[in-house]
Amino acid sequence: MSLREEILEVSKDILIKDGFGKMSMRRIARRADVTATSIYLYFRNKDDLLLALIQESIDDLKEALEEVVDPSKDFIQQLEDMARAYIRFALDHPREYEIIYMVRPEEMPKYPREKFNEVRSAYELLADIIDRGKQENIIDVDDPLISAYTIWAQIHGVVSVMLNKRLDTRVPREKFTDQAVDHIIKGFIIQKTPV
Amino acid sequence: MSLREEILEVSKDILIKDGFGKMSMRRIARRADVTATSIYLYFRNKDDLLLALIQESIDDLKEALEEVVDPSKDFIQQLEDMARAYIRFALDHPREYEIIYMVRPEEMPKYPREKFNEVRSAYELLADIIDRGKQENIIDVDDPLISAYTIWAQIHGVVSVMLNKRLDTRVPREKFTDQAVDHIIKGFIIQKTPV
DNA sequence: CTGTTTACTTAACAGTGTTAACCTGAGTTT
DNA sequence: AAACTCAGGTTAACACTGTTAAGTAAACAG
Repeated sequence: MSLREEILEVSKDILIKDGFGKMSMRRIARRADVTATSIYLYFRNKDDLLLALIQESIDDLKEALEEVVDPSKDFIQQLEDMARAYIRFALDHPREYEIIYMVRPEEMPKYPREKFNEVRSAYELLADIIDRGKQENIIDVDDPLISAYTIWAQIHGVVSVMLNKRLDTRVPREKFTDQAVDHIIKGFIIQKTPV
Repeated sequence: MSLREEILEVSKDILIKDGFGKMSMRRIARRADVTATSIYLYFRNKDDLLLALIQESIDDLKEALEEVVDPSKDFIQQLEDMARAYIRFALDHPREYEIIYMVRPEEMPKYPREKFNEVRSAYELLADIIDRGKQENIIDVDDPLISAYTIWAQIHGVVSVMLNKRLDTRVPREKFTDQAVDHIIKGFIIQKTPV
């Protein structure tokens, strides 16, 4: 394994186990059995390293979503499967999910805005499904792009509230996600299709 | 103005204008014309100071929401007004909104979990409205608590996506929020009321 | 044997949160 | 008036942080 890979692995491990606050260049280096400056041979700076980690997490999320894509299935079922897969990934890999949204573009002005929009690659799967529903005349949305974003944003909100431990302890997670997914899909379906 | 207030004001100003990364104890102190250690006379540590700022922001958000509460209005209109007020506050005061969700409880283990759940005070307004709708038999939800959380989470997601600049540039903000609010409310209404 | 490149290290800079110890002036007690 | 207390600051220091400039040792090329 190359040092670059080693650094990525160690960083991820620290980030997941100990949180972002503990992920310092020197700590990473110590665990990878090198000096902190060596990291700069493979990453321009800490932000660059963080960006590489974000990219890895996005790929993992994307992979988890692709697993549930199944064109043979009912359209609405597809939507629900994807929503649930998204939520499950976030809850199973909270730290990994968080780093995707942790860094705000304005705090990393050196880096191309593009990089941040790559979360799209995950949302595009959603857009595809919606587009298929439109093609097959199952639903009638006027803009699949906006619809996909809307649904994605709502799911992200549901996930985010749980991850940030902002959910009332009296509210059971399962019931909450069930209802949320139900709300989101119904809100989307009702919009243009006559009931 | 007491030094404590001065510190809070300066901190908030730095946080809003220059971002969290620039909000250091020494910088705050320099601007308040004291030494960094003086801050520790009024706040146990930086997290404590941050918590005070979060509290202020929550109060501001709450205030903005209370302004639109109007029991004389139509139930659905109330829901929409509140959703829009929430989104407007977040977009008008992005940094202030962000700090509410910036700090995760697990990264501040010294502090009572309670403090973080105080975002509830904002969401409770929503729960009240839903409860009113239930009392007046306009809607039939089985758990207003969960419903309120669901709606709030969805709105937070919509806001969060925009603030994190994760929205596709082709998607106009206004159209996005319009559709999102529409989705959210319809998804909620449809659930139990016959159409 | 020399020159160059690769992969790393050492030393240092300027900054961070935080603590312990100290000072200074105002108010209170004796 | 002299002594004491104490709030409201200060200075100095510790152990850390990201990052850079310069140096080094080994591998390889001609």
